[in-house]
Amino acid sequence: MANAADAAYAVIRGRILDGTFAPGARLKEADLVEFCGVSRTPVREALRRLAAEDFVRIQRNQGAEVKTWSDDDLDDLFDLRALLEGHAAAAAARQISPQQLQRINDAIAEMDAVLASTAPQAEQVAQFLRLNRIVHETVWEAAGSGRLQSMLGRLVEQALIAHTARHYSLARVAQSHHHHQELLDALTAGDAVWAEALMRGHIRAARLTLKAPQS
Amino acid sequence: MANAADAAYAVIRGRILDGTFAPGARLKEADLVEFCGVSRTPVREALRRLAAEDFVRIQRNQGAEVKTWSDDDLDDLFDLRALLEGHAAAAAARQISPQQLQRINDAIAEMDAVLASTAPQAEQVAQFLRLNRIVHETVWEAAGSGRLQSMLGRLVEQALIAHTARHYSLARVAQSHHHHQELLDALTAGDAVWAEALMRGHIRAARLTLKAPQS
DNA sequence: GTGCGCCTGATTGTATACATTAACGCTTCA
DNA sequence: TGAAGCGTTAATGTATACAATCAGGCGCAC
Repeated sequence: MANAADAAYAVIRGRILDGTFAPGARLKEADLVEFCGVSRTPVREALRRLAAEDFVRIQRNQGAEVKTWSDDDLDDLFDLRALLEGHAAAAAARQISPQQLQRINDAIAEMDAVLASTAPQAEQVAQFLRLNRIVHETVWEAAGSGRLQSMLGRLVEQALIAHTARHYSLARVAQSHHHHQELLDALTAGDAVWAEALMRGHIRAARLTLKAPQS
Repeated sequence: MANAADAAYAVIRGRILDGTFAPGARLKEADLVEFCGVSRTPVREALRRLAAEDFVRIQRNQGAEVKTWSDDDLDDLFDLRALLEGHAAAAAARQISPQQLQRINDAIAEMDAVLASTAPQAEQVAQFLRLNRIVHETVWEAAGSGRLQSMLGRLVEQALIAHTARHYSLARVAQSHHHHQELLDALTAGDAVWAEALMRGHIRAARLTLKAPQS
């Protein structure tokens, strides 16, 4: 990351994902110059890139702001995500490698440990989300399509922005955990239809959770 | 398009799509400055945007070149396209408007006329491709997902770049025409399963055509 | 003769100055 | 008092100058 443009991109993106720059917040180039410690040129490049990835919205001569997501947008997003993740799960079931299966298995075992621990709930949830990401990314990887992988990565992160201040209940996490365990069974059995059905349900359940009043 | 950056983007993109800038061709900023009649700043912005859309490939400190597509890349691309276009067709079957149905109907009628005409074959094919685009875009629109629509638009154009010097046989065009006619039946009947199956087949047939030695 | 290293030219990356645009507030007139 | 028009100002859009980097070639040493 010797690049000024890459550095600016990483900084701004990070601040959007962690909620420092909330949805709707105006992103003035001059402010970002100070914030990132580089000149306007790389800042502009970073903003354009973020706009291409749907993280910010740029209007001509009116600057950039963190993109906001309506409920309909999120329905749309999760519909697509369910389709694509389901497709990925089916493809993965057909051709996943033993190493990849093992990685998912390990992640699930770690989830077990995390949920059984006495750590603060926030910490448990954070750990769970990290492991969750590993499970999903391994499935994408096993599906063997770089294009699908990058699309899904973007969709997931867009969903994150919309719910920066998210509170997952332990009940929700436990449900998700069960999905993962069953998914592992389906992948191990090489049952594409089963894996796809499970994954679609898993994603739709996640959408419902984000819709409900947060607990 | 009062913008210099937009103008540069449109020019470069056009030249890539029409084959003037062939896959693999190096795109030097200085050359593009002359070519587009704007300074390096908007040219760079255009290139970054094209890179984000997978039309060009940028390596740090080594400039940009028109992206090349391997056979595997194209298989991957068409797999995804079949999935997404199929999904769009299914959604469209459930909710397409009478106006949209009419538009598809009109396009197909025009195709009939084009294929029955005595115009030069190249002209017939060009007209057919234009109408083909209308049919597909109407289906995407009827599916009601902006995100799906933009994804498909990009996938289609990426496929075009890879086959700039493409020769479609009239036989292939006629096959495609039959697909469209049957798709219209499925959409009119509101049969989502039928529409999806047809569309998936339609896209996979297209992939095979591009793979075969060109006639 | 071959391989390594430096040097040079060309090209991209960055900073900054200037041009342009649009929003906001003021003034003025009805 | 309200609304319309204009000027100011603060932001983005563009051009250009300068810095950093990489590829290729030449020369030297082994």
